[in-house]
Amino acid sequence: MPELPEVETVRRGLAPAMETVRIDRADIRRAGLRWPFPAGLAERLNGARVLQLRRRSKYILADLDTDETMLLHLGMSGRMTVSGLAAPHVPGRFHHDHPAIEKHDHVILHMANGARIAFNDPRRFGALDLRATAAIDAHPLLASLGPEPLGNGFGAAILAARFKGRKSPVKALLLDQRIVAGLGNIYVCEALFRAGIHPARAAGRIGAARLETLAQTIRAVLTEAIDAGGSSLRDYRQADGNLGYFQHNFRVYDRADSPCTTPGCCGTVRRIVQSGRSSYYCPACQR
DNA sequence: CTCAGCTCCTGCGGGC
DNA sequence: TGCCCGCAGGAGCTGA
Repeated sequence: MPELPEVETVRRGLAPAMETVRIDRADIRRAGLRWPFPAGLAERLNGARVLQLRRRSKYILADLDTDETMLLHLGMSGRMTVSGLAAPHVPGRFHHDHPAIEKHDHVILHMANGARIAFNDPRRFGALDLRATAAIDAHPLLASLGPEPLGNGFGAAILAARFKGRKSPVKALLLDQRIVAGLGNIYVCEALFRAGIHPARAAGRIGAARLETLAQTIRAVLTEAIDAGGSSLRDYRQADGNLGYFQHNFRVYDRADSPCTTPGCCGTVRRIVQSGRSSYYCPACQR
């Protein structure tokens, strides 16, 4: 489930269960995911209070009162599920009836408020690390990330500067987290469709006006997706157990051979492979 | 520096 | 039914 809107949705779902709450016990059920977990992980989490949950790109950052920050990445298949937290209309009551531990639940946080947070990741491309909060921005996974697409540092000027002279397909550069942080395959396809830009177009050969449009469509599609609770493929649930519904608003992603939805367009959505990943676009709308 | 290809891993759906 | 293949929302690493 993991592009920026899904990660932001997960962060929001975790916040009520985790922010200001102490971690009673961290149950570390394997030695690592994509990389080995840091030394002494359980001991460093046990008893720590979560101050706040932040998001940077596709990473969730949990600042702890131990002056360390826990960094989480969901990879391709990671999920965070919360159980045992009271419904909002039942203040102060926690029912503690947690579901059974599932296959691929690799890390489980037992919170002092009765909530249980399970990090489930079948493919194990996800990551979990711990680093001093004061130095978290220098973490190797964060240090070279580009600007947040929904932040003030992003716009057509950034795209122009970073695309200048580049012959790579614009699709590939938008997936490069050093150019813009947080986009993935779905939202790049959707933003390019809305901007009318062909995914194979050389990034350096897109005019200023079209880059302005692209910056706007990137912001728009991400904002709409966050408002929809992200996209739920293959029934993946968000942290609060609900399904996102932005997948119903896909215009091209996973719609190969379907008619283009642009009014008056007779085109058919095509699928091509670029740097090993599927791109979906309308040949009539996107140039 | 840039770029394409490979890699990690499990699960699912389609075709035979 | 079972098996095999391709594909999946990511991204670091390698070598040209």
